[in-house]
Amino acid sequence: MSIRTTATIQKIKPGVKIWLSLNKEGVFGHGKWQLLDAIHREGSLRAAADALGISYRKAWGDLRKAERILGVRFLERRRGGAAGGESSLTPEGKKWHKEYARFHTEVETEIARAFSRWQKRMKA
Amino acid sequence: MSIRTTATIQKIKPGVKIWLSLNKEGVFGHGKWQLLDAIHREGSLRAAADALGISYRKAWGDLRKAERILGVRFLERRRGGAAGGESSLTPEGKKWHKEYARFHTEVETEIARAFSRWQKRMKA
DNA sequence: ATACGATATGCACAATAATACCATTCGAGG
DNA sequence: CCTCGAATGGTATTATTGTGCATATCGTAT
Repeated sequence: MSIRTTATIQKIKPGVKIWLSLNKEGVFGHGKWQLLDAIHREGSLRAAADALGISYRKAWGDLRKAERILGVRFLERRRGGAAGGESSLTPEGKKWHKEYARFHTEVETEIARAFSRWQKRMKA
Repeated sequence: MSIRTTATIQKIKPGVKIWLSLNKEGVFGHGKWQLLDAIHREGSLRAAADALGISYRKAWGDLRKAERILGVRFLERRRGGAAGGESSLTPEGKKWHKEYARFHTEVETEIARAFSRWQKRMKA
């Protein structure tokens, strides 16, 4: 194994993409988590979409689809009013937000470990 | 938490996609692993591509790119001859093939564990 | 009553990204 | 010199994904 190769291996990083799916269809991943997170912070789907730099159309559609497929209500929506309306997370929405974050963190941690073992083996 | 929701959670499955990247660019993942695997079995890039149902152009391009970026020679190529030519894995190619498989398996195992913890929490 | 701003929703379209398809050259053994 | 895989460059095609636009609904503060 050349010096060159060993140096390259040091610079390699692991990439990961995880999600949850129902009937082969992805329904909850980092995107949805970010959306719930932003809504919780911002108070509305509109503001959340802006904060994430995505169109309202997409944010709304994504959430709608996930809710439909999972049969879960993530948001408490309120239309009208002085501010036009607002959205907040339902208890279930909060639960998904929290537990998914934990799942994600755990996976990331394990991947980092497995990766460092891989690196060690490759250098050997 | 409704009965309906609990039943849904049972049916959810985790999805994963992992890969290795250098300078933000993905260079080795399941696809490349499959390619090395098929070449090892089939004896040529041509046959490997056919076996995987992808175009020779793509198989060749993918490998070429990975080799270039990583500075690793995965294949021992031989052009010409009665059979037109053939390809086999170099020792390094074999090492990547083997160790990546192990890394991948380890990650899958851990994801399955983290996921089942997630399910347990969600049902609670 | 009216205005305002967010939710709700359909649909056509742009922007990529990914992959297939085609054409040509190289190379060595039969 | 014929064959068939390796080696490459172009270009066409497809798939995915998000955007933009138009339109309607809704409820409160003014």
